[in-house]
Amino acid sequence: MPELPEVETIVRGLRACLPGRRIRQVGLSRAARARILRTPAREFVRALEGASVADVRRYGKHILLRMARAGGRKADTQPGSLSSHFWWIVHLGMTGQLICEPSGREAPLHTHVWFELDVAPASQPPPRRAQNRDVPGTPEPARTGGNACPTVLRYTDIRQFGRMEIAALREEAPGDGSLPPRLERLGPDPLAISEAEFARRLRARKASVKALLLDQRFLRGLGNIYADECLFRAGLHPAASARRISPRRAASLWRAMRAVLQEAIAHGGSSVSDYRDARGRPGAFQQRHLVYGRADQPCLRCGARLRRAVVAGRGTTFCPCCQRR
DNA sequence: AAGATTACCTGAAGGC
DNA sequence: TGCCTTCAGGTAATCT
Repeated sequence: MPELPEVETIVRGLRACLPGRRIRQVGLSRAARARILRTPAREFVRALEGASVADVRRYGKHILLRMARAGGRKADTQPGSLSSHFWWIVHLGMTGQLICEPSGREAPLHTHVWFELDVAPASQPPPRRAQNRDVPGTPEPARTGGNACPTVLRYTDIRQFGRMEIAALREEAPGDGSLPPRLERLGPDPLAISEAEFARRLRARKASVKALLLDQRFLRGLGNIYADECLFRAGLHPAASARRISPRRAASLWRAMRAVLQEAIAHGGSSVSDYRDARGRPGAFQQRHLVYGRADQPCLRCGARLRRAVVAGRGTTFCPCCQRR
């Protein structure tokens, strides 16, 4: 499942191939129109076709693509339409994949949105030897380099829990203040929050610590895998009430969270079932999970049998010996 | 109002 | 062999 480390890995991959590219054509499945797109399909296609990617970044588990549209002048005159820059926002849900590859390969099953890409006009170098164009029979000089080959970006999603939308970007807004309100309501990034702020937010809540780690309004980016891994490494019982966690344990959880996420990013994320990076490759961190997916196996720290329980409505694996309330 | 529960999806796995 | 049920979980809507 794509959580923070998986989305970060995908974003880094997309950043290596997308900026400077222009979307020539957009294709949509029936399921994409019915469920995945949160922007009306006509509006979605009209915004993206002809637009080019300026920047790719991660926001929690969301992928934010800052899009640029040449000749924004026309759009500015149309009420309600997008200006020269706008957001294209992707959430991969449970099984979403965003894979960039040379066109020609057959689209996999459950491909719901696809984008034919070419090179944005602004990034094309002007022809050096213009006189060639005037010589009959001289072919256009082929553009060389990885950025020139025909490319397709495909969104595939077996369970169709992913979401995609277009949102306005107000360039005058400070910081990320231009994001849609739904995203503005999310909590801080787990890799950016300070230890003191994390402890303060924990103390203010009485829900189970596992429920909070999964709550995107508390912290943006953790999911079931990394919540379990963080709690084990911090020696915290998943059902422990957050407000009862000692300052020492809160500090330990903060450190565990940063260590696990950074280690997972370094290994390209966890491929439990469907996750693939922007080039279609699996991650390797699943081999280093200490608890997730290891129920009934011995704890790698103390040897006790790892238990499985439902906490905060989610399957939770923990060590009854190392993780006390 | 915070916390808990459920619906949305498809594929894999287990029972009979 | 094949049909049925259950489970997996991120988010949003609904309930207590």
